[in-house]
Amino acid sequence: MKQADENSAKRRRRVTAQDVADAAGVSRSAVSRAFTEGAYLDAEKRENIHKIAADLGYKPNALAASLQGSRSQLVAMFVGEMRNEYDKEVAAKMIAGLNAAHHWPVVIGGSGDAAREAVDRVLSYPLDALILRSGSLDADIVEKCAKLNIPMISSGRLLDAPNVDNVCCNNADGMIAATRYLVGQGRRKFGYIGGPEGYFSTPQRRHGVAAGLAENGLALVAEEAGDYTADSGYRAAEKLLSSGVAMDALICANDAMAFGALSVLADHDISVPDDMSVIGFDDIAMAKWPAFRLTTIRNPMDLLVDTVIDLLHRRLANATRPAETIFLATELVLRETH
Amino acid sequence: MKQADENSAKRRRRVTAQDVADAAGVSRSAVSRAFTEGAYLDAEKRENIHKIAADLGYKPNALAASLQGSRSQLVAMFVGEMRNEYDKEVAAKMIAGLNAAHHWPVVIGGSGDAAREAVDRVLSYPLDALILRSGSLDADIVEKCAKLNIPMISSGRLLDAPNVDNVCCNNADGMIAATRYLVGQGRRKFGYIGGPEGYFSTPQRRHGVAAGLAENGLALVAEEAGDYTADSGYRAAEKLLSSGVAMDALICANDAMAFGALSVLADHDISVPDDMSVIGFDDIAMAKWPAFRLTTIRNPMDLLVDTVIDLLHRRLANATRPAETIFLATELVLRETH
DNA sequence: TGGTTTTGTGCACACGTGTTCACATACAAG
DNA sequence: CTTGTATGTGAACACGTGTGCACAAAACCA
Repeated sequence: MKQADENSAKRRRRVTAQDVADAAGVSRSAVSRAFTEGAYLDAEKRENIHKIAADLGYKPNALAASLQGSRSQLVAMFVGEMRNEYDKEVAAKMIAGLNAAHHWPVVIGGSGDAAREAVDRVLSYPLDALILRSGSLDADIVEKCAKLNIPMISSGRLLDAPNVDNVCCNNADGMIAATRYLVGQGRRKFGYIGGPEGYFSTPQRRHGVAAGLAENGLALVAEEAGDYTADSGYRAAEKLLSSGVAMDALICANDAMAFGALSVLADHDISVPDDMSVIGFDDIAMAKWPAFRLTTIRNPMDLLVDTVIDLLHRRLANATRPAETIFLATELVLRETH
Repeated sequence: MKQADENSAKRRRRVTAQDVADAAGVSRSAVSRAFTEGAYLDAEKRENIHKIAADLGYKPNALAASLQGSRSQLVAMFVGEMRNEYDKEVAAKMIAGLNAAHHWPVVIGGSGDAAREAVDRVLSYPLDALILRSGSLDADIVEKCAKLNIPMISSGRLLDAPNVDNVCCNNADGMIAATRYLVGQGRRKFGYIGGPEGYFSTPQRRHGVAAGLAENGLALVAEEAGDYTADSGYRAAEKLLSSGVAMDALICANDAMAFGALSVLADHDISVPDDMSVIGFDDIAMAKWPAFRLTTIRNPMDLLVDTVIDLLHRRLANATRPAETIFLATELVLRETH
């Protein structure tokens, strides 16, 4: 009676183990045990409890259980702006991978102060880990996580801090391989559309191209920078062409900008690959679309996800394991623009 | 001393309010009050507690706090497969919108049994709401949520259940408007690439096209179905062309399939829009790329996100408000393929 | 039958927080 | 000095769960 009153007064709270216990005529402990693998409980009674629980719609509150000291299975995942297609694609894959491993990603996006504040707030939850996926965050986040005892895994940018695991594709090597290949094909006059300042990959990819050219006694003949969006690639390519400098190869710091550049070349009736080679970076899903068929450097996303999750598991198994930095090999994917 | 022992033994637990209280020489209540807006506490003491807390890296455990009865601010968000670009784009926008409103989305993807099980597990957390964004889930999820007292908001597909809010773009109206427009431009022989079976939007968009044609005494001359990916659009368009049926307009159930179709037309030297109009649906970011410049029907994503969040807030403010179904108006976006 | 092991279950505590309640202190008013 | 009133603050409870511990009942063995 009093129970019913409370229920209506509280405007329907969540069904609790006590409710199930009352309905089944057992103690709350029995209900808890009924939902705990390998706990002593009469088989028949367990079945009955399960039945009543299903009827009432009872589910153990994972949050209350995590107070007990077990893991919360909650993982924060910071994804930055998610403005370019690569970021969205890898975020989607990461979510799928975490789900499959029964980790539940709390996703945070954005940049600047808003992102900083959002991450700060999410750190209030008892997270098993924080996964940094693209975007740049203040350095003090590392310190905060360390104090809160929340493991960090960074991917896409190397975070030079103790206890932070890193996964990163080998940007420079990929660019070197691509450049070598084009030189081998006879290309000599290289243009480059680089990434935005502040991104971790920007100087690395730029360096790879320069190194690949230097070992053949070459150097870039023209260069512009974009922001990793197709639009910026379009504008950068237009600038390069209007500068009048002759080129026979155009390397782009990512696929999206290469798509933009391809449109400019089509507008100017420059034939690809006859008059000009175009190469991107990442090998996002769109790169193989018939509209592009882009020759590009594969940034191994599936492997990236697997590696991050592997690091996560090993970190959860051993909190004091020394931090690792893992580089992933790239691969030149030859399609129809080289 | 004993405290230190416990710490090392427990392999570094999270800093707790009690730890701060001990360090500051006050009661745990005082620490709690220091972090609660508008609670009685000596200003100087509050400042001191804040300082010590920052030093120790203390953060109130949001999860333990939510046991107290307040909201958890955790929102589950089911996103389906996220295979096509529209789904990724709107998911990214939804995440950003929720973040801005200080709700933290626990994102679940996938399909079939795995998705069902994942959602089931996430329902163990004390969620403020479950947002269904694309994808199809079993009907019993509605019942489970009702029992757990977790509000549901569905977008992209109408869920006919009591207490479930719905937001959906007006698929049929958009297609009717587009078809009318093309007929007005003199097009008469319409082909159609439809969506996959089982998707909520598939029959609606198909119906819109048929209705728009019927009111002009026309009907589709050819038809294929894809799965909303660019690849499937490519294959469908090839089938349509190889069938030999003459067409002067091709309507696609979404943008991605239109991109695939455009490539086929280019391969066959069919000029767009001179020989054939092509129209997509959604107006994803890529539609305006120079490579496509696709005429399409705008699916108002920003408005969708705003509407979902508005419904969420009103639901949280009033759990017994009658469920609403909101239709969003589409808009024909004229670019260069009509 | 009496003793010993096995099996099952309830009580009570711990987890970390917000908040009510009672109480202590200080200070102003009479 | 007494009374009344702000102002702070600590003790205690509630939230929902898992689990150690003690104990009861049953089963087994001699």
